Amino acid sequence: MSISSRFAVGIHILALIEINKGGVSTSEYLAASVNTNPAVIRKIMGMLKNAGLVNVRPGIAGAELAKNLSEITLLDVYKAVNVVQEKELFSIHENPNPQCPVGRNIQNAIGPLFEIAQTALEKALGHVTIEDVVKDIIEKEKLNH
Amino acid sequence: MSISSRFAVGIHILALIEINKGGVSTSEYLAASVNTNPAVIRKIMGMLKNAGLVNVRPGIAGAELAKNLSEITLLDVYKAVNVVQEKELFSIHENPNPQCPVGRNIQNAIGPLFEIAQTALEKALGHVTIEDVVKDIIEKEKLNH
DNA sequence: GCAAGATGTAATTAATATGGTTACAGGTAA
DNA sequence: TTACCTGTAACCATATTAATTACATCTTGC
Ligand code: FES
Ligand code: FES
Repeated sequence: MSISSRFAVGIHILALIEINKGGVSTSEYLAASVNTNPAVIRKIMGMLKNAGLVNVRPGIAGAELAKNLSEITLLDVYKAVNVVQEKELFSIHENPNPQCPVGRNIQNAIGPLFEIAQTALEKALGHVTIEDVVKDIIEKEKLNH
Repeated sequence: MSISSRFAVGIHILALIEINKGGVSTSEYLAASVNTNPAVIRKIMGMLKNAGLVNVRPGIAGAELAKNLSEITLLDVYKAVNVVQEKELFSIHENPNPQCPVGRNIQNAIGPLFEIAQTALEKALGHVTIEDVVKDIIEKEKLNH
């Protein structure tokens, strides 16, 4: 199964807050761009807030970035929105038969290999920043004018 | 969400067929080691068969590896059991607002970045073979005697 | 103070995926 | 023909997702 679109939406939100920095980015405004419900945005925004990526306050309209654009990587967003738990990108079937030589060792044999693969994935995400994404969007936008 | 344990079970099956190569690996036998239902094994086995990794025939008991141990990578298994579709490890929310500069460009901006990360993951899986797993299991087994 | 409007958050729902289970059709061999 | 196996479909309980609704809480303008 695919990794939740919360991740993509999280990136979307951050990029839009930046591009809309002249205006006020309310959950309703962001929801209109993402094309979803404001409550979905607020939920994801809460996660981004907990991770220290945005500043939002109850009652006060609008969200702001809490860090410099170039200091927010896709990995930060990925971790913030909790789409994949630590060491749990791949699930391993539980309760293999302890009486079978494979059953009693497979988890320990596979686990580290899965971790290496997951780390490779996350490392790749760590090399890209929201700034890269925003620049790319602006670039694409220019080409269509 | 995690990637289906079909992947881990697929690895388990292949490793066990090898280690049990003296005996006959029926779906019932394999199911007992994995601790699941034989029908589940047969379903996964069908996928491994389609991918040319094992030989199984209706009516004939037992499965055999169709390739050399060292020629089967975890990536082969991963692709065989269909746990992740091509370019779809990460899902991107559909129907972003085309009237928003971010909405109309985000998919094209994010897509390639997600692909790079997915490729990094799969590359890591391609570096490990079932032979490595089997050797590791045998090694671990020795240590406990 | 109070009304308007925003965020925070919980509960509900429909759609979808997973893994297990049962059942049975069809193939193989003794 | 019998016994046993694989192949496959149907069904179910469970879990997750994303959307939706509702409402408590907070802030500001008046
Ligand atoms: S990615 Fe969805 S509106 Fe931007
Ligand atoms: S029995 Fe499950 S991994 Fe081996």
